[in-house]
Amino acid sequence: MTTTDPGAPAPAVVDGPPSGERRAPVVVMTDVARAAGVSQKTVSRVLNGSAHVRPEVRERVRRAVDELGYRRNAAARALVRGRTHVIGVVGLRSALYGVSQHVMGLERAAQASGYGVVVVSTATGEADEVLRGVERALELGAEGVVLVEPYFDTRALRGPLAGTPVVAAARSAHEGQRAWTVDADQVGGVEEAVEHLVDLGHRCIGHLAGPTTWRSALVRERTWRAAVEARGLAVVEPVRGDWSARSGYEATCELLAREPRGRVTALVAANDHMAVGAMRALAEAGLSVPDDVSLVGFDDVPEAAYLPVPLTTVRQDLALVGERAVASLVELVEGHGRADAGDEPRLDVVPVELRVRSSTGPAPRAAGGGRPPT
Amino acid sequence: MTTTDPGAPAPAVVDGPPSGERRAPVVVMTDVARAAGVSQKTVSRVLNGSAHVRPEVRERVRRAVDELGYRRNAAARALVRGRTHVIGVVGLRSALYGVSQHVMGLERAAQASGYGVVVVSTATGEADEVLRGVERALELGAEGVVLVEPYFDTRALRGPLAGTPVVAAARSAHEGQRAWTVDADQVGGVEEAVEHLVDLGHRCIGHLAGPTTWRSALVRERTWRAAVEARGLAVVEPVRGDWSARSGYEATCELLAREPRGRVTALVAANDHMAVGAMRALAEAGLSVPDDVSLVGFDDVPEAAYLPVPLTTVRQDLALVGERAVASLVELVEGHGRADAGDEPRLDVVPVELRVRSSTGPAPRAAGGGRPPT
DNA sequence: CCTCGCGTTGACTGCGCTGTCAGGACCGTG
DNA sequence: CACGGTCCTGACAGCGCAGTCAACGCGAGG
Repeated sequence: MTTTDPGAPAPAVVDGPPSGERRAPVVVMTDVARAAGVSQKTVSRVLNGSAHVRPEVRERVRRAVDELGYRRNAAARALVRGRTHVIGVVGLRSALYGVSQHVMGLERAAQASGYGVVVVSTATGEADEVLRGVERALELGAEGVVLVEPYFDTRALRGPLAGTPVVAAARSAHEGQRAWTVDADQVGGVEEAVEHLVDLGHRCIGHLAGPTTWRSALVRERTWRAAVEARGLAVVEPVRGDWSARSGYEATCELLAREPRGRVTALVAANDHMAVGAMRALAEAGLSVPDDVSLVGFDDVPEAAYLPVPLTTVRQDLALVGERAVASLVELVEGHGRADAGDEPRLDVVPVELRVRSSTGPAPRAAGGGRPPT
Repeated sequence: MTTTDPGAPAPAVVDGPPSGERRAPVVVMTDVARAAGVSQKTVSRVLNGSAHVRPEVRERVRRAVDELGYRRNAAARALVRGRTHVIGVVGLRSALYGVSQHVMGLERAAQASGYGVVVVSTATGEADEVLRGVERALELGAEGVVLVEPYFDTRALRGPLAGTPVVAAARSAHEGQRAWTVDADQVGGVEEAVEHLVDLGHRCIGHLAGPTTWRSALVRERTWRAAVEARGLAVVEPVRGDWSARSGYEATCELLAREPRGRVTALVAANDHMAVGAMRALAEAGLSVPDDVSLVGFDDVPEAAYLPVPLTTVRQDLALVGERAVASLVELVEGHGRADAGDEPRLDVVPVELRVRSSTGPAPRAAGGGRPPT
């Protein structure tokens, strides 16, 4: 690595990298001006779509730009205008379906609003790493940041970061939230799933929980517990996984080993991938979905409808969450002059939708555990 | 939208946006210098890790930086140094598993090499749209671009773009390739899959092809055909899908309707999601995997091993492809002074690996079609 | 003692661009 | 013809930073 890494230990160079390393853009605005026979300022006007340039001059400049292959220098523009028109996305490095869908929505919305996107990924999502990621995004010129971190507590945005426009996306709000938040309606989704199962007659509904390092997993778990308790149903202690199909398989095996056969007649998985693993474990145990056990997922991955048993699941439109997050961030960035950080953090909840397919069905008559319906 | 969108029709403003819109960073290097009682240049030296600063002064500057919450202005730095240390990723907007895994690898590698990443997504991947995307990335300050476009022909990089450092990633090379290319070994993967099936005694191996708008789909299809023909086996005309489980389901239904039952004893799907759909279609037709039909996927998505019938598939490490792409791009960007674009385009192939699981098994004895083994 | 050289520091400059402001060309009106 | 107004254009300054070069202080060597 020959680059002068800022913050790195001092290289044994006198003062800077040896000159000659610099790669100045070949052609600058003055070159275009000379070619078009106008002043450099007029070129600037044409390129910025200013009125008050004669069409003929405009045309001449345009031609010169094309001929020379001129491209404006983003750095110089940003420097003089004091704005970069770039936003940052700081997110956990993850190939999860939801995450990528989400980032795509973010980028498209940013582009539509005239912003570029720099991405900074974090390896673990721990607070200090996220803070470094935000710093990095700002150093790359971001005017604001969308956080796509599953657990980060925005109250950690203290000190010099306190004034930074930040929107937390696709994660449920903390109490004492310090940033605007956009998320899908996790609570509503789980409640709807439980309601659906109860309507089908299930009285003992288990849960395959997601990792505790994801707030949304905790919210789903808490909501499941509350929904089950509110109906006076038995609470089977959930088994925890890590979103993966493997973990869903293992968790289900563990649950089946622990609970008497026939007691749990329905399972709510924290996401679709875990539900896939659960299906396999249930099949291996000789249990049929949905005749013996009903199964609900979360996410509605595209293949959910085409699994051997099409999966009932909660659809969340994470691309839309991304769009809304960008909209909020742009509002924060551009309205920075007015009420500033005075307003309390906003919470934007995007609706979800239960997709009922074949993996859920009526509870088996000879259901074991739970109390009889009231 | 109040921003002055470059290239947009001229707003009815006299010359530029009304001043007052600018948001200058609160604290600049001179402020730090004043607080630390040194010159601005010395602050610059400390922040760039230059030698020849007394430890005591260095410490004073560091403290002032922390106290004021100072952050260097990326635009000014880029302007004066002539380098942005940013690379662009221009890619098709897609939530496909492979794509996101790939971009994560890219970002991590870029960060490790001291580069930031700006992403620009394209909606369709058509050539002129991709070219605009590249332009956009360059206008955002990218010094080079990684193309993650499934079909783009790099020969279109003519004119002012001809000299741009570009690496095409995760797509198979065109003939007459104009850019360095990094890709997983599509050909080897399909060949290995066919070989595996032939070893198991299959004599009629069908293919569920991917969309023609993806070069990798075409390569997989071509390779499958060549491998089958080379062994003198029957070629069953493939059915085409679009990577989705739905399309895999529909393609398989179509194939089953078209071919006499028992003729095709093995299917190579263009990716794992299509294989999932195929499984469902086969099950609905009363065919068992792998007893009646063997099935091979491509990608090795994490849940492949936990499907009801664990899927035999070709694992490609797209994160690694991303890393190698960045490595190549950095080489191009930093070595721009030497051989320039003189060297012929490089082709970097990352090995793949066949993961044999339960979805493939010996060909049924009473296989219908195909020719007897020679 | 002076000189030399090194380590350390700061004044100045300019990167490429846009905002400001002033000036010229041209129109219509009094 | 003079005058004000409108439209168009260019000279100039300066955004925040790093490179250049000169100057300072100080210890070693002559």
